Amino acid sequence: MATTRERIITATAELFRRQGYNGTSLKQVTVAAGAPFGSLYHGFPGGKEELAEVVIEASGAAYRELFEVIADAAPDAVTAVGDFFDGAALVLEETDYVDACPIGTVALEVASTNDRLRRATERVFASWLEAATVRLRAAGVAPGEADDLALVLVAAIEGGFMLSRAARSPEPMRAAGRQVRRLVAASIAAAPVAAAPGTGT
Amino acid sequence: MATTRERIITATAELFRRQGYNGTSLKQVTVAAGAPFGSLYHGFPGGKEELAEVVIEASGAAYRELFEVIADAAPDAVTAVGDFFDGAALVLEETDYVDACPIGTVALEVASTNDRLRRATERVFASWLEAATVRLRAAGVAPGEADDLALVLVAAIEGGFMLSRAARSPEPMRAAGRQVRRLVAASIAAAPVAAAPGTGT
DNA sequence: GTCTATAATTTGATAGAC
DNA sequence: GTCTATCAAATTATAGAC
Repeated sequence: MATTRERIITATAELFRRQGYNGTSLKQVTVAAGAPFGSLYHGFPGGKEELAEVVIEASGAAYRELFEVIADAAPDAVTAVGDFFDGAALVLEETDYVDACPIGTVALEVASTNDRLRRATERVFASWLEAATVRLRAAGVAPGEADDLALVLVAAIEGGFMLSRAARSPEPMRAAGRQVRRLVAASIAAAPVAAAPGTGT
Repeated sequence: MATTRERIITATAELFRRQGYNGTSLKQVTVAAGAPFGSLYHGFPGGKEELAEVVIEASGAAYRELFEVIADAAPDAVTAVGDFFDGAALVLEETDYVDACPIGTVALEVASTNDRLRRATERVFASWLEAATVRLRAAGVAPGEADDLALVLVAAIEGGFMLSRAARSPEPMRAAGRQVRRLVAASIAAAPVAAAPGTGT
């Protein structure tokens, strides 16, 4: 069994994903974590805001790790993109459309209401974008275009989560994946030196 | 001055856009609308949930109308797509990243917690998708591909709002627009009968 | 009918017993 | 140090005065 602090973080991440920041009460958190109420303020003296910041960072790092694992397992960048979207669509179906992006809902909730948490989500997105950009450049995409593609990749995933959860259908996520894959494939094909890793920098 | 009911709906839409469903209290709504507290329950006996459903529907219809206006004003579908994203990016900048999609935040908040409101967001997204699909088909995109493109278009806009608001930068929205425009242009170019409106049905 | 005052519950947060 | 009992404030919702 993990430490109390870790259980609280895990439980909060799960609740944020399902019902967001404002929709999650600290009582729910402690019940879900199997921890007494006081231990929350022992581990997180800053209360809900501090807990949320830690959860955003932890969830962001975990999701980035997942991205890296999928990218490593795929034979090429285009396949990796498809795998990522299809994997997200599958998980959505299997979890009754609950297991989506761990920070998307929170990001929108806090964007104009809590600058500390907004910055935490900004850092997470920047981290994901950087990971995607590195992979795309390694696949032969021109630097400037790799930035663009990474942005539309992450945006389409987040929007795919939104539409798929609202419609309770994996199709939006799958369709977004097909189209983004098409974009990446076109960019790699149009690159000066295609599929030549290491030529970037 | 509009009726009390209309002022309440407008004020709620504005607050939902900024801070979401759970982050908005009914007291805030009545203060913003300049209406006494009791008139809220007079106009919306179902309380917060009923009000939210009405606001989701109204905001969705207004946003769809905006889409139609932009599409009508543009010389062609590819330009319309670019205008829509660029317009959204510009409005974000001008409104300190507050004036984004009126239902995106709410859609994520209620997706797994309130089925009535989830269905309301589902209907709105379906309406937008239909509007986009009709335009894309009229521009010469093959029916099946038009559905895909409409999905990635809406998903990229929603994701663009999320990333741009989190980073307080118009670039994610602009980048998403560039790439979606590229997709639409490619699909129109690849269509059997390009730019022949009315060939559909 | 329009609106003020209040009820019942839940929230984030704390104090103090073990 | 760990946890229970409680606080003050805010929330949705309602009752009843004008």
